[in-house]
Amino acid sequence: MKELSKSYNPKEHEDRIYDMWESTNSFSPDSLESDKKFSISMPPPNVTGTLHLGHAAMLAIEDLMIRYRRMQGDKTLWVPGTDHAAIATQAKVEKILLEEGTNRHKLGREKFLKRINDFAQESHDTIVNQLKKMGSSCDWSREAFTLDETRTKAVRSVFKLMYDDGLIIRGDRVVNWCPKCHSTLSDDEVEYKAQRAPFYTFKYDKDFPIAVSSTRPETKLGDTAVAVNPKDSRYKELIGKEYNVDFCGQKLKLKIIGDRHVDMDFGTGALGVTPAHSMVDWKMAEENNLDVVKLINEDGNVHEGFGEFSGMTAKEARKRVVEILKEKELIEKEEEIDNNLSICYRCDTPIEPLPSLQWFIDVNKKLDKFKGKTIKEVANQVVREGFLGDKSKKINIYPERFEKNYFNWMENLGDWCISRQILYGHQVPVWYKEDEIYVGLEGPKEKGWTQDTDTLDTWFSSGLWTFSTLAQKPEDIKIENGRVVVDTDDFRNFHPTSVMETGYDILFFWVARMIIMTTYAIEDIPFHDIYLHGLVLDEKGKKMSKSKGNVIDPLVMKEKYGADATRLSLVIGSAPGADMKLSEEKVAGFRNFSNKLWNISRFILSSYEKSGDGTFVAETEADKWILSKTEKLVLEVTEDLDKYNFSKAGEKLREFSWDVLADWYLEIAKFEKSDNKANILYYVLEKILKLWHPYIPFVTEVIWGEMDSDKSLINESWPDEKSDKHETSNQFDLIIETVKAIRNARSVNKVEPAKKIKAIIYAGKNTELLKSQEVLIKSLRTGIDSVEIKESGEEIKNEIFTSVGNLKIYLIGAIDMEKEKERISKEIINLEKQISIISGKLSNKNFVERAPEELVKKEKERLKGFESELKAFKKQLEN
RNA sequence: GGACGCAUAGCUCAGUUGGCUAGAGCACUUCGUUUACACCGAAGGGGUCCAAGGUUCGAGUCCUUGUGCGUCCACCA
Repeated sequence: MKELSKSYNPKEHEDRIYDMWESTNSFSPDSLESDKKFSISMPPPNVTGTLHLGHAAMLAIEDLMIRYRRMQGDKTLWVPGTDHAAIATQAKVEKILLEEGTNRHKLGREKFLKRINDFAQESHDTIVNQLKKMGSSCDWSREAFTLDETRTKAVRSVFKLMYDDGLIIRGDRVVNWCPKCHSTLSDDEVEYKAQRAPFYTFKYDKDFPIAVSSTRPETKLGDTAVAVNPKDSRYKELIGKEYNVDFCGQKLKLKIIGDRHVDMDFGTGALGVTPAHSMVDWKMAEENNLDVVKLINEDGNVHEGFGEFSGMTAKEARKRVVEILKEKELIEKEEEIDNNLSICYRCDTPIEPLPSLQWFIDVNKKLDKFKGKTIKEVANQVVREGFLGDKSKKINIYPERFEKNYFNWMENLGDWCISRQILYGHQVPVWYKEDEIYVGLEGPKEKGWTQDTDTLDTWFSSGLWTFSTLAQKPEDIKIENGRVVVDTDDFRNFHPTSVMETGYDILFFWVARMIIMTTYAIEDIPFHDIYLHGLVLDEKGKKMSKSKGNVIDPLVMKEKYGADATRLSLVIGSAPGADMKLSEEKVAGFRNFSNKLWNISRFILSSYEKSGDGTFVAETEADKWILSKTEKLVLEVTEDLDKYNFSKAGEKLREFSWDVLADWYLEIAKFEKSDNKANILYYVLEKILKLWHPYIPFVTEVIWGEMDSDKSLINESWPDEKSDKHETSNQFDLIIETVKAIRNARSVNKVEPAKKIKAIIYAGKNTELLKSQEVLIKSLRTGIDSVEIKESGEEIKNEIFTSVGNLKIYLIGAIDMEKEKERISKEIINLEKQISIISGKLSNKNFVERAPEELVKKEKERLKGFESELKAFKKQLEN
């Protein structure tokens, strides 16, 4: 017999339990031997901040999968790690410096980098500690960082391989430039903000034949052409002509060109071409050999050489240009239009497209090693049918609908700009000496070589995550026969990883890039399945943000309600890929459940003792019933978990634990106490603790520790429904129906508690069954004092009457005639409604002929049942 | 402009290939402290399944159209 506290207090146990798991190496796959392997690479949290609900959801789901597979006996590995998050981390440190009244230039390169590294280290320690708080059973001995030595080796190896294959190229192109971050951004890092903007239609000068329209007239200072649609009759004849114009005091040379992409109906149908500051215009300039005039510099200001405009910000220049145009009366129209402002996804600063010498990954280069396919095509095919058509190497996305998004993105993918002008990150592994260039894993030994000062887009290194994390040291990563090889047992055991579980918001940023980079570098898929979870929103469905003040901190939830409740609230009640709304009440609800489970266990452990070797037989109907329910539960939960139906399985577990076990079987057990019963209770408890463990590892492990077990629950094996067969039966369902009917009738009649009530049940062919359960029927909070069960008898007038199928139940001793009449009338109305529906169905020839036979039979039986009930109720009402 | 998703009880959502009286949690009403649990127990109320058509013996479920909301991608200068 055990003494347990009245309610479960997570704080008393969680840290202790986690330490126990860790100190017993329970997270390591090394001692597990199995042909079945299971592995997940944890999406590495950024070392910029603290754990948020998105992380918590990720951890809850991944830990659930990992613990489930581990208990299934698979050799299971979950590799944890963190991401250096280049721009984000540097920006954060710069902000801190600003608050301290200094900046990176004052500090100098070395000191600045040290500051970032120190910050990253501190941030890392915080977040790792928080990952542990949520109960994550990942193998910390294999922890990785996107910027550590081993991952650096992977990055440089892949870079070199790509460079040698001609996939990485250096080019002067128009890129997305953030004047605040002072760096390039990839196309995916550009966000759009809808706005209303003034839209000016004007002529460059009064002699120029065509008016153009723009929301950014200041950029027209950099125009070298005007493009019109070659089919446009208004301008057709002007194509090919050149003009010298005086635009706001600046001399421009403009050529009229024809381009079929120009929309004749938009604005004036003519477009001022600004090659240096627009992607589209850049392409037109290339095709038409136009001059490129650089107008805006990297600070977002106008370059020297533009007279009064030089040094102005773009905004100032715009204002001035409009002023001048107005003075000269060149503006034909000024209107407000809807348009999209490009902004930096990190700092919301408007993007300035400008030409710059950068490194790119050419996604459209046909590769010999892929039989002429491009890396983009390979990445596409791997989700459609498998790696180079190999069906065993196909990646499945759950939920499936995201596959369409993936294909759409992949097909529209342009070259990926990978160089960034920030200090924190993987420095581009390219060295220069005068005109020479060297690309390699290490720089040349001789003097005079200097390394490229740019760093790589953070997604370059995280794109290698699944395989780079399976290397333990830099030497494990090699280039052999034109591919990257990871020479470790971990790689051989665990790659491709089983599942990539992450939020759908980084499907493109990260998941798609992992597929591209991995299929290219190691010529295999990074993972078999992709499971995408949704975003965690506040209870109103809005994104959580500090400025809105609607942030729910998972660690605060953990403190208040426990890690288990927090995890459950993120797993149950949300569909894969769907956003989930979370409120504190929901977490509190699951705290209530963990306490319920605690008390279920407390009752069993303190009132019953396991006897002998724990074997038992199904003695009573209730025993057979609970064993049947348990067997079904194990089967269904296992099946659901295999299909990633975490929410559904969790709901089934909750229903079983609370509604079946606690509300019925435990109540029954109070009246049927025996050694055999005790053993059944222990048996069922063990099953549900195991089934619950992946969801709520702490409370289940604590309870498990109170049972006589030689292993901790984390190391136990998953219930195997096939190995233990017991006699099962669902006959007890009828008893439950009966008890409920009695309770209902009694409750509605509000019988005074003092009155003695006798129940008389005419049970027909169920007489024997009912008789065997007489004691229970009386005891299970039915409020009756005695019960008499007969096969049949006369109806009893002026007493409470109810029925269950063919069972007729009379409660003798007290009746409120008004209430009873009301209740019976209601029953009759309901029954009549049902009968008319079913008889309508059955009189329909088509239904009888075409519907499955079973269904028709079932409906006939139902009709018979309802009719006999109706008859009984009607008679009772007459009396 | 292209695509996707959602619309079911007051709220948050389940509802698998069409087939029991459309379910759960929270909230609500009434009753109840019977030695696991008030973070509890019992009983109950509450839904024209967004609208209109269509397919079918049968539609919350499939098809078409529409409305409202949300998301992603592209982007017009």
